[in-house]
Amino acid sequence: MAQKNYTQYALLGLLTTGYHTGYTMKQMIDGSLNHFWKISYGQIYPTLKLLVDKGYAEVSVASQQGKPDKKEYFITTSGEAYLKQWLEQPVHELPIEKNELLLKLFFSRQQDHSTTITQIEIYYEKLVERCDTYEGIKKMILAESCQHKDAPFWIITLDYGISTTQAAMEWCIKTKETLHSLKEE
Amino acid sequence: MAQKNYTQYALLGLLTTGYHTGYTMKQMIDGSLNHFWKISYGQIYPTLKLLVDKGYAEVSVASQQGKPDKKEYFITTSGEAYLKQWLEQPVHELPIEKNELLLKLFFSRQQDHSTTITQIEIYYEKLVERCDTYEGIKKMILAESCQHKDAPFWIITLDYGISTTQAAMEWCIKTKETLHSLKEE
DNA sequence: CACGCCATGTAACTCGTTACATGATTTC
DNA sequence: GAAATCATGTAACGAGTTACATGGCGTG
Repeated sequence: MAQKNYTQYALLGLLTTGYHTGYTMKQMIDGSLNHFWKISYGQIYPTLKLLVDKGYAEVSVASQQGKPDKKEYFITTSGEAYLKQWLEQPVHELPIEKNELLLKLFFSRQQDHSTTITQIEIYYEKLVERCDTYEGIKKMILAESCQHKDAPFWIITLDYGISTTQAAMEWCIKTKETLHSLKEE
Repeated sequence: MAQKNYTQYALLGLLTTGYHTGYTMKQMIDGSLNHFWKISYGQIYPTLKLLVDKGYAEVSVASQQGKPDKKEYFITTSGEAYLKQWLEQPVHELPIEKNELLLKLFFSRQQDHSTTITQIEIYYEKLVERCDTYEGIKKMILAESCQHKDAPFWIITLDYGISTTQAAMEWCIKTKETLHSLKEE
């Protein structure tokens, strides 16, 4: 009953949004899905083969001028049904994010508060960076791809990233204060 | 150079906070670390063995009345150094949470907005549940374990979970509105 | 006597990453 | 001719889950 092999769905989904080769799919993921999904070539190519085996996709080799040959994949009717059925299924479980900072924090009584505070500051900087990246992508989509039929949904997923990242940033600030006051005791 | 095998650090850390058997560690993780770290017996027992092999921990078998024998693990000086060195290292990378809802949303142009809205509502309910759980644990710690020397750090990690979960909840509400207005167009 | 809790452990499996291999073309 | 980009792929490894196996004790 448990739904697994999300990679299949991710790739089928990308086929419906206009990305037809393993290479362009990887680029798309790195550029836009990266905040909630990532994937390596080591997964992409074998999974594409699997999709063809299962009849969810079809391949054709396309030669290009000035570039190496590429394999273009297209979703089949059966693949569309498979994707749709997954899309309609509610998410059963919230993701549990393995968070190295929180794991360290959990055991931080062991060490100087100043070290812990530095850890949080470094984490904060990374959050700022991430937030900037998301906002950059969002602006890019609004400027360049706003007419793309998938664009509103892309924006929505980016907003999720921005909101939760900002919440984490605020937590950093609050926590630094808490640690300072713990120090004084 | 890359830091891996966090399980080792998690278990060493738990040894310093007073959990000395595989079984109690698992219980602790399920009860309190669960929002940012989880682990299975299939990881715990082999890793405990590994820690002993590396000299980071020592074991002794303790017999109990009315309960089966248990193996009690204790951190060694070398283990403490190993843990400390990890605690001091800054986190290099933010976690990337694989989020099934966002993946579905990304491809949701394919389907009725009403189906998508239902998805978000279900997700929202799960967020509420999660938030309640965190707040419950927090209250419990404040009431029962406030004198425990690790308690302030436990609270901090819980606050992270509460903050980011609430941000996600607000996003759900906003996104539902966005989807309603998309429908009208 | 069945169920639940305490307690430890392993084997098979799945998922995903990393490193490697190959090779064409274009641009500097 | 070196580097960057386009393009596809595999093998080895690592992390983690699941299912299974075992067995004692206490409670209803």
